[in-house]
Amino acid sequence: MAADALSQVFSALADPTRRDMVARLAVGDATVNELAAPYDVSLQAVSKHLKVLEDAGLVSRSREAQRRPVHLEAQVFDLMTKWIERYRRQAEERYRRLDDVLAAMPDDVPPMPPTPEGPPT
Amino acid sequence: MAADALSQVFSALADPTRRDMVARLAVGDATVNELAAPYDVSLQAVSKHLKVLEDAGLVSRSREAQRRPVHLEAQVFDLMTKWIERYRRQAEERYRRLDDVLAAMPDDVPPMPPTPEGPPT
DNA sequence: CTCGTTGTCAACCAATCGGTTGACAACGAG
DNA sequence: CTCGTTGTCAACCGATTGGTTGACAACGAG
Repeated sequence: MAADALSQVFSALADPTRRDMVARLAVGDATVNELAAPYDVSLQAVSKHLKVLEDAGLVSRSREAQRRPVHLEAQVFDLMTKWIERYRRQAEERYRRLDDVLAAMPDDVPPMPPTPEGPPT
Repeated sequence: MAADALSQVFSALADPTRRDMVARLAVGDATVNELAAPYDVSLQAVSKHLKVLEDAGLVSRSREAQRRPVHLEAQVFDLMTKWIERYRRQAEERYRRLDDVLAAMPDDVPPMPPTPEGPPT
């Protein structure tokens, strides 16, 4: 159904309401009704949001009588953090290397200055 | 048009192709055609993906003759990292506190142990 | 057993998304 | 100026998304 895990996680968190629920759940577990309270939508809509979060592995639900307490699974965050950190670091590394190159550049080799100057014919 | 910045960033990265492009751009700037090469989709589709990344602030495009080099803007990652770290830490903190509570719990008060273990009577 | 509470499932709807094709703008080369 | 290269814009299409309402399952209380 859904693509890779990372896509599901990012996609789940792309919705402000769902991020808000995660924020709420970071404080402590909650029932569906408790989670729905702050929002002006139907309970069913909230249930759907929770399903998205659950499919992404961000949340788990247990049974407790007719209540379904929702619990935040924080480990999944690591997946994202790892991905982000990888490319952030890579980009920064590249940036640092570019600085070195520029510093080592002899001043008689300006091949393509990106400055939009009009070369005098 | 789009909601908050965070939603745009998460949403942009929810697509595997776009994450792949970010990975490619972490290595160095690239033109639209270069970015499109690995994928079996039209150039227009890639152009759209880039627009999404650009609107999210993950990428910037300059002009260089008729070419449009694409550049990764890694700072935006901080936005996500900050959000994630906040709630991860909060959830972990809560978890640690729960451990304390459990540790301090006198053994004659086991109201609802969340451990799914079969207590040997 | 019946009733109220809590929550999910199913069907439907408008909007958005990722893809397509076709037209065309911007620019350098000939 | 004309042509090829590079890329965007616009219109369209099918699938997905976030929302709705209605039905109903699961459970405790009376």
